[in-house]
Amino acid sequence: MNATAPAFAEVIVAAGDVRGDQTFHYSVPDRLRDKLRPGQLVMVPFGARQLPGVVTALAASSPVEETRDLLQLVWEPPLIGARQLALARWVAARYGAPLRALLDLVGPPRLANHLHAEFAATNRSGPAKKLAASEQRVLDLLRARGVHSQAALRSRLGKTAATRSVARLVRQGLVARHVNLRFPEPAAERCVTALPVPDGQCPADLLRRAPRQRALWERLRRADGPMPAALALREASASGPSLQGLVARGLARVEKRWSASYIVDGSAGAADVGATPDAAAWTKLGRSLGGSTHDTLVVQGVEFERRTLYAAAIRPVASEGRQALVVAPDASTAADVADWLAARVSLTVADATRARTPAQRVSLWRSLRAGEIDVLVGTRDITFAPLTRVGLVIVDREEDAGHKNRVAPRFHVPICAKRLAELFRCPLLLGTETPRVATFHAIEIGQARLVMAEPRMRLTRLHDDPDRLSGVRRSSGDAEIVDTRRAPAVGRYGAVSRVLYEALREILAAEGRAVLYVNRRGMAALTICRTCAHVFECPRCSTGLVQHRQSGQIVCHICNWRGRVPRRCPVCEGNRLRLWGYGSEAVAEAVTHLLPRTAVARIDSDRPAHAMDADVSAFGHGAVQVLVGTQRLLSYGNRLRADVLGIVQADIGLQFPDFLAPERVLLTLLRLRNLTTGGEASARTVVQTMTPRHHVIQALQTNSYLRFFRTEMEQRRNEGLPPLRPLIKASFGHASETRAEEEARRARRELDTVVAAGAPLDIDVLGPAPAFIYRQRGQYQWQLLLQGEDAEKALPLFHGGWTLDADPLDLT
DNA sequence: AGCACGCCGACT
DNA sequence: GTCGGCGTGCTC
Repeated sequence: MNATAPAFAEVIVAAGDVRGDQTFHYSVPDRLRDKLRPGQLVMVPFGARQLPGVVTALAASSPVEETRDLLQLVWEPPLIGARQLALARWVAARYGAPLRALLDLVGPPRLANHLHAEFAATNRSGPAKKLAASEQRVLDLLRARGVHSQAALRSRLGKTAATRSVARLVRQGLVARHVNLRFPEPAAERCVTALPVPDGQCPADLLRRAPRQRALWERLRRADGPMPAALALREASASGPSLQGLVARGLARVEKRWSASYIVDGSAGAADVGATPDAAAWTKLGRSLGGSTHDTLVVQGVEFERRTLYAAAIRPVASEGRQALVVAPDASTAADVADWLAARVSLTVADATRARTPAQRVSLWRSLRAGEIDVLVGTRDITFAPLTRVGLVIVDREEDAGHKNRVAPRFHVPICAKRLAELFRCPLLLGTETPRVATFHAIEIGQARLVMAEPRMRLTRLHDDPDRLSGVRRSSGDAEIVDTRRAPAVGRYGAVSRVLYEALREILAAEGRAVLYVNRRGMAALTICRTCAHVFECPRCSTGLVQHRQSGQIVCHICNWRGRVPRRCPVCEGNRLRLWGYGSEAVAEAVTHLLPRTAVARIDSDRPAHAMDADVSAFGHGAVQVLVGTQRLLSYGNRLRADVLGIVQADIGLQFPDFLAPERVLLTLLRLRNLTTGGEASARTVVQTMTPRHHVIQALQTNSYLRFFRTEMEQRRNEGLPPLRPLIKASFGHASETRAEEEARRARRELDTVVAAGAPLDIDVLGPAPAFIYRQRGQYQWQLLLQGEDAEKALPLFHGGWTLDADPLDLT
């Protein structure tokens, strides 16, 4: 026996109910001393249970007095890599999440499903007390016939009897349990291969009258091998009958076989594969690649220029045998980026969003663990993917809210990706058109470098000339600001100003197109009784009900409660009801009446996706001239290109008592502006606002991000807000108003005593205060804000019923 | 999963 | 005062 071998192991136990980032310590039995390594999967005793766990560290001593023996090593090769383990612990501490939740992110998908137990009778004799009949049956069976799997026991003895009796026998030491890790073998699925056209015939002739079949056949030809049927049909916009038609004509063969659906086929090609990045940008970026520096580089530019730079940056990294990780804000962007990259780098590119079935996801995880993938593209979860040789981390559209996980752990990708890059000692690229305030601040204090990916001057400038800032010089690319408190409105609901109306008329006469943005769905924001001033409110939330004419309902935009549009006031029974404010329905109606010969389509989540998709296509070829929509517009990306952009009410959101609201509004509006105008100064932007002096509106007017940034930083500096100091939002909701408030106050007192007791900590606590929307889904919401470098140290104090949001993107 | 602990209402 | 039902926290 090796005398220096570690005697104790620190373990993350995979129990759902362990609070905080707590680990447990076990003594290592002699037989395992030489075999145990960090990252390995083990079984440990935990109360009365035997649970899987992951070894995080080995040591000669234990911080805990009494330790129990580790039961078993399940899997010899480390299941979790050292860097992923370090990342998991860091994230758990920062976001106040149980380590178990991080294990689910870094480990194989559905680990528990792949653990298979075997049972055997031990040679220990005679039970301490008399066994139950069912237990005796299990014991007799195991003694007579040897080892049984859990499944075998269940089929012989019935499900519940087997599980219960066996568990009891294991606890008494009469039966031993041994756990094996077995991943499912990838299952076969329907794959299609294109067959060549018989000699002397042309596919164009053969499939002249079947365009869907032809599109499908051409897609299959490009695949250069068997392709999953479902994927081929989706990409060719074809359906089952088209495939059957091809098979009947002898142009395709269907067979059952395994294919890794997440491997991206680069042969689909693209028109501008040869594009090279801007020379100055490339020089600046190139210095950070290939070494062991973990620089943060902010790549600013429009989509095409950013992606060109990504492809160029990946090539030298891959040639050194290292991997690239690309995180996109949503699945469709990820798929797009993956296709783009696969067509431009001759490397193995995987798109995690295409691994949809459990078997595909396990297969991708194993493939990554084995180091078989060069470039991994996906959404936020892949930050924790089991890559082994990361040489470059890219976060595309770093300002997008899609990078924030909406359930615990509420991690934020740009922050975790930075840590990941540090752990792998590789550069981090944050791609953006308009950076977050935190990102631009990092540039200013020298923690990140700015790389302008664009050769041409664009509308959104990060640096500006002082003449323009002082208003001395105006540029043709400036937005036109309309003060709706003074400017006359035309048409219904007072939603459209004369300036916007004239702009629309002018551009439509010239056969142009327009996009109008309204940041609220429905007809009217509030319904009020003119007689008694009763406001129609949600029965479960402290918020007004929004009228939706299309469905004839009044709807709560917090909890989606719905009721019939009222005719009378329930309090005074008067029938003089007034609608207050307007939403996308009202604006679409107003524009239709103002411009009767114009085709107007509404884009918001009240309409079915396929109908909107058709409308956006029609907009693309001119059959629809005006799109009126909410944030839902943004998901149509470049298809929004227009000659006029109208922001109908820019102020919505700015009045929230939330220091992050201005940034949120500006980033949304700038993105919309970039998408609709494509950065062309000839396109007009009309902004209707009640607060023309607000720094968000001013920034929008002159396209000066810098001025917005300076004002914003000044305000945040006064309050010690992010990015100057970390901030954590803790929320508590309860159906009882008093219970909610009492718990919030109790937590505050506990925080105060703990913070005062120990070594001096940099934590300031604000609150408790009722949330901006006090009642949500019948729950009264209270909030505490923790500020300071040590704020995360207080997170383990919160439990049961509290929601923690570190690095929040909103304070509502 | 199974046990200890503490809170609260019902009873002596 | 005391008993016990039940909800909550803990298990290295």
